[in-house]
Amino acid sequence: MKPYNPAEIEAAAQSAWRDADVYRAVERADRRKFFCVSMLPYPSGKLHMGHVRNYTINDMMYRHLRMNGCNVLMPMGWDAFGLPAENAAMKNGVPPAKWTYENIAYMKTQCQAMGWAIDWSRELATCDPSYYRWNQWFFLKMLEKGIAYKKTGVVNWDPVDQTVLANEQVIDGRGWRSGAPVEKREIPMYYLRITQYAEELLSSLDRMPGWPERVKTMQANWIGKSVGVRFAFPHDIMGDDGQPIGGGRMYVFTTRVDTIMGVTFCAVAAEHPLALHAAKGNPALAAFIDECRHGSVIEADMATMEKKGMPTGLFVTHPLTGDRVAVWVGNYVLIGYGDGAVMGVPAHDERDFAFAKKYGLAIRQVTAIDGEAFSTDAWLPWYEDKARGRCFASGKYDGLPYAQAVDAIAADLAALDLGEKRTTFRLRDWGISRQRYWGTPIPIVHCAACGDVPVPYADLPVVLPDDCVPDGSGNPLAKRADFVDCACPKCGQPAKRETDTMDTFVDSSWYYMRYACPDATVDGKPAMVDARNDFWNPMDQYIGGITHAILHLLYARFWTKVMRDMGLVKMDEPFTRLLTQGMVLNHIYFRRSDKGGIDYFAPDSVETTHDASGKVTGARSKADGLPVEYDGVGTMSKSKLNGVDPQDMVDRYGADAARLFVMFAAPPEATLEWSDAGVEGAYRFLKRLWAFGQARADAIRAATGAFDWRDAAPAVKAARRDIHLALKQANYDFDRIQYNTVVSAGMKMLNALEAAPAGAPGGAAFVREATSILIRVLYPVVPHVGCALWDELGYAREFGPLLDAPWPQVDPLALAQDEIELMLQINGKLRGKLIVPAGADRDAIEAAARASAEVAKHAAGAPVKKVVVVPGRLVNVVV
RNA sequence: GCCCGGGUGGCGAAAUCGGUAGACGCACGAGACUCAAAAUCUCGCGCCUGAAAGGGCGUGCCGGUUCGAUUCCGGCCCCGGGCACCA
Repeated sequence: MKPYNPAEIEAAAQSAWRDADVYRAVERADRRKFFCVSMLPYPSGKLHMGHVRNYTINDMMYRHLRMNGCNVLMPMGWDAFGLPAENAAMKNGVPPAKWTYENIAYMKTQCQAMGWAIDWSRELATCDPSYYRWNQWFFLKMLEKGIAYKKTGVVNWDPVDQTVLANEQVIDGRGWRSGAPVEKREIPMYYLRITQYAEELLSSLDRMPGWPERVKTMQANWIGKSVGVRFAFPHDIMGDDGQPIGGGRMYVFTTRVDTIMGVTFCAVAAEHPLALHAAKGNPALAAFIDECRHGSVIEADMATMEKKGMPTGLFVTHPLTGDRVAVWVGNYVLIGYGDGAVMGVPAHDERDFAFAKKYGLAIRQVTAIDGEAFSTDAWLPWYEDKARGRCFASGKYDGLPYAQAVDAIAADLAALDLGEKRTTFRLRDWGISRQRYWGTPIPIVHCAACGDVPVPYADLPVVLPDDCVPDGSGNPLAKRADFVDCACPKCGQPAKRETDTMDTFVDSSWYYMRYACPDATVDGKPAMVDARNDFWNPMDQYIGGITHAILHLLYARFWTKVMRDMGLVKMDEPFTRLLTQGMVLNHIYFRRSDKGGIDYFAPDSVETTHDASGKVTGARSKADGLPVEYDGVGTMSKSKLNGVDPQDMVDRYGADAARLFVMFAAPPEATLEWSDAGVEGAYRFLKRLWAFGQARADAIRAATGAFDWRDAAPAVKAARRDIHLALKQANYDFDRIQYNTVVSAGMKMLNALEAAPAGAPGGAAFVREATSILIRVLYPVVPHVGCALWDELGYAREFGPLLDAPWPQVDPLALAQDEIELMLQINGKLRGKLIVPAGADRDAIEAAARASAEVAKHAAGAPVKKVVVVPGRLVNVVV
């Protein structure tokens, strides 16, 4: 008997698939198309467990649907631009291009070794000019349409390294390499007008039943539609030009205009014109504004930092009462959001309440609820309850509920020409400029005479030099005269090329369209997409991390709609069904560097000590023996160095065992905490499966021909029932993409098969049928061993190659039973079981229950008040 | 801080419409085979109590609805994800 040898089995299966090119998909009308894609991986160097999980889910779906008659396409590509390549360059002195392409080559061999059903003819890398030229092309189209535009934006600036930092490069307000306090800096950037699509991006969510509710909720909250009132506080503060600043109006937006009578101050952002004006004669204020302009641009930091303010000494006029209202500068007011100014109503806004208490500002109650007492001593949640509150101490608005108060006050403000109702969105336009080398060059030329000039379409792509090595001090492109110096496309005079590159979310916004037509042409000329895109997209199933629930998915949806509006695609939405797989977590170890940065350590590079319950109590580096800190579990990520290399597992146990374990350990949507235990178990199961197949091979090959199952021995019937029940469960679980229980269904089948009486009447036919079902159910998880057994046991002669073999059918006769077992409860507690004929009606079941020994014992003669009968399940006797 | 999830034995998990809690596996324990080990196979395995039969408790915590709650409702605690320049 041949032992289970995954290396041999897998290599043979993979070379057979490759030689016959079995995963190449073509557009064909005779089968239902199914386009399933996993979010494209970043080529960080090696596959990690998240990839293995993602692509194995995808692969199971592919193989299951293909056997069910679908024309399935599963492509692959590389999200090849981005920061890690620059970081690697700084560390190793290797150009990002070289590093990236070497990583891709290695990871591709890993993908092939995993046995995934990828159509490699469609492979793409986003750092390839043949791909990113279309980012540039579409950017110029958007510029023409006004979707792309230029304005200033705020970035993290490292004053020592003289470079812009990504948010993740800012640690505790300091640059990760220099340790210098980070400053905010305003620079010109290109933006995409996603806010123009906010309404559609929101309303379409209701027509996307294939998306998880939680993702739709997150996106809806992110878009953040709110209906409120934008109105002005008039003032006569004059600017240096002798004109009233802002036309004599300070605009604010509020969703709580019903509380307008409670305004006791206003707060503006540090960059607001009134703040800047007031600072001119006020050094203390100027210092405070300067302080506000330092520090983090990260929203979470903004939300958790101490709320601080300083009076400007300026006053505006309350539009309804005519009162003088003091204007403060608040560090929590953002210039980029709304008008950069807010009204302060301490009595009915928790943040304003805290602010007023801190600075001794007036708190004026203007809504009330019967039976609730208001006090300025402490905040109570009902103060901002707009559902129950009624206007109070608000003159003519007294007694009005929220909606009516808003209408009345908005009308009065409109009559004064000082305001109007307005719908606003939390969503901000998408800034795509990055002051970095390794990305798509923004195709703009800066000319002293002509200004910003788009690169002519005929000159695309603007090719990124592939030999730069970033050193952490600004964008290396800016130092490359051969890149920067060029002729103005308009006037021909010497000009400078834009050195900013695009956000990598641009790359990932449409790559799945390029899969459909990797060599797209229209009218014989290269094109971004062609008609084949309309064949494969919208995508039937998208699979990726919950991490991308908001940004990537929202940007891709937006991008699709812009392409639609330019007539490039027909779809409204790109992703019909979405599966957000859970993260793969692993332990995190780190050490603070002497500069204040953080160095991470891979879990296999440290030794840990545990307490009795298994909790980590300490860790030290294997390399230097010095302690490192433990930071609990977190997502596997390249920056934290806590990814697990699947290669070790493949080398030891084979790809099938690795796949089986990852699918079995948790349902696809749940998080999966990595542990080395369990892979061994998966391997053991495959050895058992293999050994079973070897032991029964001759009998199975011989047992051809039909068998009338009515003639089977009772034990064979029972075993056959187990198999078909497990098949039914597996079918259900395939459809709802709960693959962990598909695996357990396969395990149940093998258990039933091993225990079955093969020698009894019908036994041989049963083993042949059941084994064929088992192999087909497990094949999507473990295709290599599946194919090997299928061929060896002779099933290919009956059903054809396993790749396209028919999916097994549940036989209803196999499930039928003469008698069924019901749970017997007394007062809701399980007390026994009841065997009744399968066709027994409620009365018969109730009678059997009343007559049971358990009722006699536990009811002890007490009268039966009620009997609840749930057919097929249980009977509950209430006494 | 705000938004979204999750919490079930020693561990990963299952339970399809409110109806047997813990399927399937890991770890562990006992046994078989073996000179021995590995591998493999068999049995046991939520907690407490009991010789056993049985009884009690048990799905993060507190409360509610129901004949019956892991499942529905209210409140709380803890953990994870996102927060716009990681991808």
